[in-house]
Amino acid sequence: MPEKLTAKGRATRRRIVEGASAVLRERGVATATLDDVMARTRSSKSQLFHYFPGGKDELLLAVARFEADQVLEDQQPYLGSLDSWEAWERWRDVVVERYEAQGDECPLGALFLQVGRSTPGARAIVVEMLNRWQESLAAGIRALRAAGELPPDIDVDTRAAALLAAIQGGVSILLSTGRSTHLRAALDQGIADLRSTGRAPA
Amino acid sequence: MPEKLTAKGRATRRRIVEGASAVLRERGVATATLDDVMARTRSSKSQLFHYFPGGKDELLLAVARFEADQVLEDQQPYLGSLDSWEAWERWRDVVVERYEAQGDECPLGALFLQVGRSTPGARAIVVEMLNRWQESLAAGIRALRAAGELPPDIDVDTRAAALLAAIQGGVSILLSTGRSTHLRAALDQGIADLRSTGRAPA
DNA sequence: CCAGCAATGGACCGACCGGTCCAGTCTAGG
DNA sequence: CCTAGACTGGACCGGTCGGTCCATTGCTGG
Repeated sequence: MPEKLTAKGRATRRRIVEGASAVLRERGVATATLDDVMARTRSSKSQLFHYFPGGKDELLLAVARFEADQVLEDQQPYLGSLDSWEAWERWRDVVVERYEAQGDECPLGALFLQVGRSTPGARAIVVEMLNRWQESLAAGIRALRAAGELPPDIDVDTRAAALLAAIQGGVSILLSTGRSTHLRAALDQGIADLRSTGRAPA
Repeated sequence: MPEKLTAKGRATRRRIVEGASAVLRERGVATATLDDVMARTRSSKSQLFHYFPGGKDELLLAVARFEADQVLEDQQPYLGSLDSWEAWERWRDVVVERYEAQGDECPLGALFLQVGRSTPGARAIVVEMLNRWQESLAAGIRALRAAGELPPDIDVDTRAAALLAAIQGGVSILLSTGRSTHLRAALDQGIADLRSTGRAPA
């Protein structure tokens, strides 16, 4: 990486990351090559290695960071204000819609498996994203509790963790089967169980 | 594939599949090579292509089949007789233990991403495994219902689907983070919600 | 016992692809 | 301006690895 990036440099780097992200979606992480990225982003080998001296791995890592942010951004503004049952329902719809649209390609999951445990950074990115995600869910549950919709002694963290797991599972099944049934079931059941806790405390 | 396999042939084929499975766990799907498999199984290139004329893809597919069966077998006999709350608890322990032991390598998931949508068979294997798994869960819920532990009008399929998603999500988070917190939370919360349905029908 | 096919060994190939290198162009700052 | 360093183009390299081929051995059924 050069000492300093000019405006032009930043633009190119960005173009490469976004283009690479698209390529990975289309061709799949396993089969995408640097040449594919070059073609897509109208750049040369030397540019790739200019901005990502660590080579392919570093590029994939940058894409992973980009994708992780995307995942959370796509859920806004709903994920940020889960303070009523209606808000939860709207958020659920957005999540289902997002992943149905994405279809059967999970750039982030595949990316992680590719870059894998080899690099320390890959795992950190995913972990941080999951943490942020779960914290948003926890905040939503706390908001409901504050509104008197949930009992004061509800175990917020376990609930949030279970909900996050349910979503992840629904998504991974969607990726495997192409069907969003399980994602829907997981979200509906998760929210329903939360509601019934409000009516009949555990 | 030859017209007919002799006893020796079957043994060799089996040795290759099991060895390949081990290699994939150790080296990771992305980096494992046919030479690794050869070394591990004390076989030659020609043997690999003799038993798997389709090459690497066909071998990976065979391994995937093998792994899928393994996943369900490892949960027996518990998964097969979920007819009391104690049985569910025991099963939960087995699942957590199995995946904690497996650590952060998911041969099946990685396999699917590698062979991917390219081959029609890969998806079918995963789908079939998920179906069998979910059906076992559904049978367990029905058993509880029959025993009067759950209300007669409970939505068995949605419950089973949500539970399966929760497990899958817990596992995939375990793979990403190395921590089994979410898998535990998902299973505990899932079973707890089922129980509370028994006490306070939805 | 002897065809015929399964089973095995291993040399060899060739494409693919990540990575290197250098030569040339643009640009910001003094 | 002019020069240092960012930026770009693209030829080239070399290892890796899936896949092919043929020669040899072993088994099996008629």
